[in-house]
Amino acid sequence: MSEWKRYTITAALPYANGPVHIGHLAGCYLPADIYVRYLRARRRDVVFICGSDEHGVPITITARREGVTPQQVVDKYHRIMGDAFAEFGISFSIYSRTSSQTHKETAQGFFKKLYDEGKFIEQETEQYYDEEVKQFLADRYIQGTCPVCGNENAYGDQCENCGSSLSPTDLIHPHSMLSGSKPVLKKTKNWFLPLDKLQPQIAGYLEQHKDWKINVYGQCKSWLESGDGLQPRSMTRDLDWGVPVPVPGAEGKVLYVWFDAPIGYISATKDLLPHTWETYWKDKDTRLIHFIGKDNIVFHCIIFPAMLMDHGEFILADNVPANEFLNLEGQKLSTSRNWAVWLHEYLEEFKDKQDELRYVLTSIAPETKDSEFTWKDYQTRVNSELVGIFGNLVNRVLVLTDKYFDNQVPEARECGELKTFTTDQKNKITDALENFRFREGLSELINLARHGNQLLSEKEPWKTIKDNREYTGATLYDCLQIIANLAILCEPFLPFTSKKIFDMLNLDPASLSWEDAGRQDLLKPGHKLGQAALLYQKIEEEQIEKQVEKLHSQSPQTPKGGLNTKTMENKEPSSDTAPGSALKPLSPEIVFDDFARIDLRAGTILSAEKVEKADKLLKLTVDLGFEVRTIVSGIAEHFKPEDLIGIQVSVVANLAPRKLRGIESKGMILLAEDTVGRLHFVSPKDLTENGSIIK
RNA sequence: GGCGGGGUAGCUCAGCUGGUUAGAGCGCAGCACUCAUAAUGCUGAGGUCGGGGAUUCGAGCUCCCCCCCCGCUACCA
Repeated sequence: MSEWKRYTITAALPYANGPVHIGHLAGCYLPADIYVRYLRARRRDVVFICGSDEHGVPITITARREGVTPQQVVDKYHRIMGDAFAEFGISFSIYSRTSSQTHKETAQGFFKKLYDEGKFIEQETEQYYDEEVKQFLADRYIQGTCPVCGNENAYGDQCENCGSSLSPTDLIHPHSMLSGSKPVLKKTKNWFLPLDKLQPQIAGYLEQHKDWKINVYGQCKSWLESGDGLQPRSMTRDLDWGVPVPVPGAEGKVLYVWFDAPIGYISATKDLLPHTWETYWKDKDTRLIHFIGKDNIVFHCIIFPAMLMDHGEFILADNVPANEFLNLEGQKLSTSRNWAVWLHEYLEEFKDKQDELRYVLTSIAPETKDSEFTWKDYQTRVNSELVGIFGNLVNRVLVLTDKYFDNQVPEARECGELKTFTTDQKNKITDALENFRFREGLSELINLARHGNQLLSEKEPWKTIKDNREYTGATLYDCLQIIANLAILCEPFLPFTSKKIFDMLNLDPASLSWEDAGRQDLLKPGHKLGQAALLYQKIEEEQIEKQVEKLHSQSPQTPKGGLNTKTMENKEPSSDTAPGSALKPLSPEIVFDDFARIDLRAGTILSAEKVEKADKLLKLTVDLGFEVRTIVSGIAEHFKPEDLIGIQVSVVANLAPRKLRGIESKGMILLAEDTVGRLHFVSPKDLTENGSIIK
């Protein structure tokens, strides 16, 4: 358990495209902080690394939308996130950022070494280039006419009308979605990490870590064994925001954000320890642990280790205790729908209640499965556990001691039974923390406080003081020792509380370590105690009602069937990126004749049924007046089939037929997609004769 | 559809390699106490462990089938 000489603990680099919410805290930063604080309490050598992840396409989109530079975007969120972490007591050794100079050098050096050793597969392809904005275009940023079905708004990777997989060069009349101009083909090189070749090594690595959490291990297995196994992955991108690729012929290219982000852990360590950072990353006696959310498992358990293996000098993670996701009031957290409790807002509205949130989030942390945060539960846990059991014990003992013993620790002998109990609790908490079971550890902490309350009701010092001062003193002595133990043992979970208790006991936190917990002589007889104060206030009904109201009023209504939103930001541009991040830029101008080619008709849905073996498809029959057609539409996640019957819709009637899962679809139904991803039929306002021309 | 994770008391969750009466906290009911932020302590009621089948002397825990939730992936607007 303790053969490790030092620890390098990382917490996922939060993406600097928005603030941090309770899901991030519960899933990653809190468990990491608790673990680190515990290690420090045991006087272990530990660095705790984090920072903002500031590259990638979504940040450039945010910047463009807000009319500022990407650097301004990341500066803003880097500050907001860093401040929120600091105020919550997340005790990073350093909170760095990937736009730093150190990071640039480190990431480039890393890439360069792999490059020099021929570890990459170099592939030259012809890619479209936008001469107006002077950059290569990701496939998704090119639109044009689909060669298969004639849809004029097909994307460079795929036609969303007919479903054909495309490459940008297949498109007829391609145009850039950034400027609208006609892109030109230019040769470009990209460098791929051959994960397929590294697969045996990665599998071997995984085999050595069967002790990982079941959700983590299973997820990795699934990646390795499903389909064709791992595929080569490009580690560079044609983009102007990121770390420039440091090799000849790579002008205008940056490192793939998932290549540079984990290296951010290393560069941050360099910033922290310019001379000794290497021991924390290269010495076999260093234990590397990544705290992350479940969306990051593949990057931390497969891709990053693969990069490190290939590089050769670095140690690999010994554990990756990833958590599942936290839900809020019955729904998934969603940045785009503003369904979240933001840390910087909580801090303003619940002044000095950091430990309250830390407590609640730790006790419901999604360690083995998704879990649920509700404000009602927050209130209950704070009021009954923190106020009622923990805070109350401390208060009543200190008040009694002050009243009966002039605020001095009474004379008494050590109680063997209590010592055993306290030591047991300490061991249980220690064992839980060593194994990343933070909820359990916290619950055992409360049990220790509970024991103090039991002791008081059993021995009733307020009665015994009348005729047995010595016995009363012994009782309070025991309770005071429990409180001193609580001060030590609660520090990883509730650092602000711990400090307050130490103050009240007039003890120096630095003089005691984890090893001292369990002792029954932490406070010596005659020791003068400090000023007692309440540790926590009750949470009133109105406070949580206000929060629930705020949540609902600031978030758009959830559509029927739920939304397919991502809980955390998706850093790759793709069709299913969290909806609502932006309205799409306007497509290039067309002439009237282009429009006139489209024959739109009114039609009524006669029947609707789910398509077998497809989650999103509905098979519809639509009456167009002159004929009844079958149309397959990808809207199954938004509407129930029975709700559609009888609705009049607008149909693209002259679209080339297309087979979808074996069913011939003749036409397309028009829908408007709003900024949160909901679909709305575009229909004639009043019922119209089927087949009517729409123009 | 494929893969991974999960479905245990009203609620939130524990349950190790299968073994006697399935656990905790909250909530609920009753009792005790009054030092304490009307806080605390004790006692109790509450579960066909998603459904069905199989293996076993014995299964919440193993195997097969099905249903539901989460994630990835596929199909796809």
